[in-house]
Amino acid sequence: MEDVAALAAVSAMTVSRALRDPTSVNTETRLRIEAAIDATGYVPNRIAGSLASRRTNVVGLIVPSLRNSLFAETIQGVSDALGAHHPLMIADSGYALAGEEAAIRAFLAQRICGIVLHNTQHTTRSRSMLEDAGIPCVETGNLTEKPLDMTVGFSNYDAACAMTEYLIGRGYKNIGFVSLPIHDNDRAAERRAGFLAAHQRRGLISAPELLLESPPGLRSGGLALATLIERVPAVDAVFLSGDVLATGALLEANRRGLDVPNKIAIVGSDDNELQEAVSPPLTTLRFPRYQIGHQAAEMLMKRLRNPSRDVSRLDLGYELIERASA
Amino acid sequence: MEDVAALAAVSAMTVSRALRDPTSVNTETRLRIEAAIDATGYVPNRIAGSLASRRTNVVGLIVPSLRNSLFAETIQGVSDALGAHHPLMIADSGYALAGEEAAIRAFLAQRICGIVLHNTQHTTRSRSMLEDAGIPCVETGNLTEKPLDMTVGFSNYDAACAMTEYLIGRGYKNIGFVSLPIHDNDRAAERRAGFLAAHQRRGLISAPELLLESPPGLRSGGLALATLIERVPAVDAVFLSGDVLATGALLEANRRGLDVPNKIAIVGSDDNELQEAVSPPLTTLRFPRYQIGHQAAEMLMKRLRNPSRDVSRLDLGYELIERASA
DNA sequence: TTGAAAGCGCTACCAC
DNA sequence: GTGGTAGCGCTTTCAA
Repeated sequence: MEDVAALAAVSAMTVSRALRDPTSVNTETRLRIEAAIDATGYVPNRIAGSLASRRTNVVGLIVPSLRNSLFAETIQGVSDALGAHHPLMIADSGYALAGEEAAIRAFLAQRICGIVLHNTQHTTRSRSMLEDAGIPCVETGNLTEKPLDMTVGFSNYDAACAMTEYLIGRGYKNIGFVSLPIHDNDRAAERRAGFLAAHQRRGLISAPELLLESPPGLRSGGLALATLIERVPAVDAVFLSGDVLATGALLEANRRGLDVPNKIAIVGSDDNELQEAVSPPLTTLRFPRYQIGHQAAEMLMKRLRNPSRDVSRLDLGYELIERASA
Repeated sequence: MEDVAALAAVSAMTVSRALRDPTSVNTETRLRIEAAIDATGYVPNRIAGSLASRRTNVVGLIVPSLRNSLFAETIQGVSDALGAHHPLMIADSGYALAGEEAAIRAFLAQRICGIVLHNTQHTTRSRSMLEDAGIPCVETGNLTEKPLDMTVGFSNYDAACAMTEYLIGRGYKNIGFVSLPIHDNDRAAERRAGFLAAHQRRGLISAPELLLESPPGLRSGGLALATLIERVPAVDAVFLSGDVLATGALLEANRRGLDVPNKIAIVGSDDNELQEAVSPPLTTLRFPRYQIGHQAAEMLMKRLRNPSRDVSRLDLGYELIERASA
């Protein structure tokens, strides 16, 4: 920076100012400085800047997994909203609360200016670190009643409940429910709770044998369907909530020559092109993943600009997409 | 840190040392310091540390898109290899060289210690900034002959050439080729070059009407197939290289009642569970996306530990997965 | 509109 | 094995 200043015949102070707020500097001076920056190939040192100003522009994001295309949507939303001015640090928790805590610790050491979490369940230590840090925080995975700070998303409970009531309404009696492993996964837990609540609300009882946890994946979905049919031959509908499980189940049903939805109904969640393209197209839930990421980042930046505490809970809802599989 | 030092009755210097290398400090001292850290809830300031030591542990990663599940594999590989000690900063270039340059500039301002790029094509400015920065750099998208620094991956050219020769070998005469837009995308360009080279090698000529660029997506793949059939009714095979294009084309063929592979062969790239699950299962190319990310990060860290210049080009190859669609 | 001085919270370096 | 001193490259604050 001294080099640039010398070349532009101003002080380092003026260069610093010109970089942060070009309007605060005389136009001619600014032009000279810009020329000098170009000539020297100067790249500002944000580390030094951050230390001096005691804040960074870096935003932290923690997702359960990086290879999951669901989270990829949210990540893209966050990244797009942040733009070039806010670098994005990403870590995955590996679907574990301890992993999340480790990532939070690492991020806080980097003095991130805000954080987006996909969990609404955290270790005690995670909570206290986040509170002590005093940075804005947006939780996105599940719309929680008492967020750490802000939250944006949809209610997994409501969504699962709605889909289950839909199935019950269409006359299905023995509905299977498949979710990802519930351990350390509040979203999966909420969905199962919603599934059970819908039964209760309609005065039905869901047999425990109809509840299944499954790893993610197309093949796993097929396997889950097979397991349920074997356990409960009378099963007449299956709600697979998570990843591509439902698509896997549908392909397996096709393979077995089972008539969907007449012999067995199959419904899913997290709509995508594929669920629409298969035959029959899947009835499913659609979640605004990209928008959630986008809004989360916007809320963060808004809070950064104006440290008030107004908008702190944003429900982006869900859609039940009715197609031909139920 | 002063607080911790006071509580542990040592100097700040010793706390700093204990944090960076616990073995360099007396065991009892270390225990006292750890207790003090616990008691105060101290979170080290890596910004200050980085400024003082003039280096960070932060690794930068730039991919064309964050929502693409292909890159998600690579990202996960990088993240896993880096572990908790190396925070990961991610940006997407939006499939544009200018986007990559902007991300590089932002990363260098953050003084990242190394960078992983998915491109092997860069703006002049990107190249010079990277050179001036003097940080290790791994290019991963396409195995290039003259990398900026290090490279790991596979040859898109060879892979596409192999698949095309496979098709030619099976007697197909009018082979269509669909890729993602080639502008600013060296991988797509290389694949097309490989496709053409295979024809040349076999003494065949590929009609220009059989070359198509398409946006990504299942639907786009179907559309691409339709376009090719309309343009060249005699087309007897289509090689769709990119994303889920091939799957989309296969589903479209099924919809139209076209016998695959007898009426028309369809082959793809970037194998995944779905390509295996559809009917007929797709003959395709498999790329070690996760391994590429993992190795890239490992190469980076190895170089960081030992600034030599030995391993700089790693070919992880590709596989041609022969299934029933050709 | 511009500049000088002080200092952000650490680590490098050297002394003990 | 431990501590003191200087300074990393900026921004803050205040003065001109």
